[in-house]
Amino acid sequence: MPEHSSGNSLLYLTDEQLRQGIEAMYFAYRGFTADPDRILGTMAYGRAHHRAIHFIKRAPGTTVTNLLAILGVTKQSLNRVLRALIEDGLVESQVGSSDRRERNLFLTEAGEALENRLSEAQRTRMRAAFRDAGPEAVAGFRKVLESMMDGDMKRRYASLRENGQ
Amino acid sequence: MPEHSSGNSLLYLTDEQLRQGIEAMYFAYRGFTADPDRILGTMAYGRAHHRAIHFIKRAPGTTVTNLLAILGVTKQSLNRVLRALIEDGLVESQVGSSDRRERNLFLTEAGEALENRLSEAQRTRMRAAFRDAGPEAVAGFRKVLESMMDGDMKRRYASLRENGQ
DNA sequence: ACAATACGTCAGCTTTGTTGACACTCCAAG
DNA sequence: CTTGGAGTGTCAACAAAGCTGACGTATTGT
Repeated sequence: MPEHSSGNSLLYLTDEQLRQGIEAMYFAYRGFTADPDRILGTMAYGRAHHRAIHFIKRAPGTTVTNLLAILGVTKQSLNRVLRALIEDGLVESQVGSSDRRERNLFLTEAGEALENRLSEAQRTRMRAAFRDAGPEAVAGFRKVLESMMDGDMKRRYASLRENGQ
Repeated sequence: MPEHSSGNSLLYLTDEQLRQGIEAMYFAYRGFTADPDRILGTMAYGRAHHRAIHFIKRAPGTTVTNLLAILGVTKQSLNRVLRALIEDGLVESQVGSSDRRERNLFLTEAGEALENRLSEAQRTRMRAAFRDAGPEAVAGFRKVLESMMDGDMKRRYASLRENGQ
């Protein structure tokens, strides 16, 4: 690789530029989680509950094993969160119809309500950022984020996109 | 939902698009932290140590209070991390010259070595993602991330950029 | 009948965050 | 020169959310 075959086209790959990208990612992620965290802080829930609720809303009827794979945590860790949500009546766990070993997870009305509050806060920030930056910037944003995922997660994300579309 | 007044120009602001942005952010952040986490997992350190090391490298001689403001954690939490790093000889804490209440923090040689290992792993992934996506996408990525930060963090990020450049 | 799968749970450990209380050093203002 | 307050460090106690390992139960498929 010749040092600067086309000058400008490689300038953005200097270590300084990469470091700025790293720090931008760090600070932006904190902004990204700030609003839901504030809401959750007023109740007995945390980020883990938010994630569970999000993906149950996303794929109603999903099984525990599937959720485990998406979230990438242990059964015990997820179970603690899920148990609280079920006890509090935000999530319903139904015995699977075809395979009765499985549990299909759904949000109750109360669960949907909380999900809405949380995701609306997050969407509002995302919407503002997207509007601010414009469509082309958004396309670039998505492109870089997808490249930055691990292989596994890229697959999970892709399968979610198919379902959602 | 037939709300597409001007079609394409607003398409990226539908709830579905926003949700995809949210999920992309979630999965990408996990990729972003995966490599350093793997390295740190082999020692007695975690993400908190990485963050401290990163910002000390970034602004050598920084004070504890300044680090506190950047990281947004409590004194006690940071102190626990810092104490471990100092005891292990990765960070040096020098009494301030002008104000002797302050402690100026520096990386030792061993600290620099670890910082390099960690940030090189992170830069490698970021570099690949940037190269994959291209310069325009990178510009968009940065633009959206900056818009997504909280006011406070945007200021911290901006001041870091000034110093770094 | 038996092995494998899906799920739940108990016990115990780690990291990283939190509050609250307290002490020390030092600078600056009265 | 004393005193108030800022910067720092430390103790204790606790919580959230991750982890491993082990075990039990129900169900399914071979």
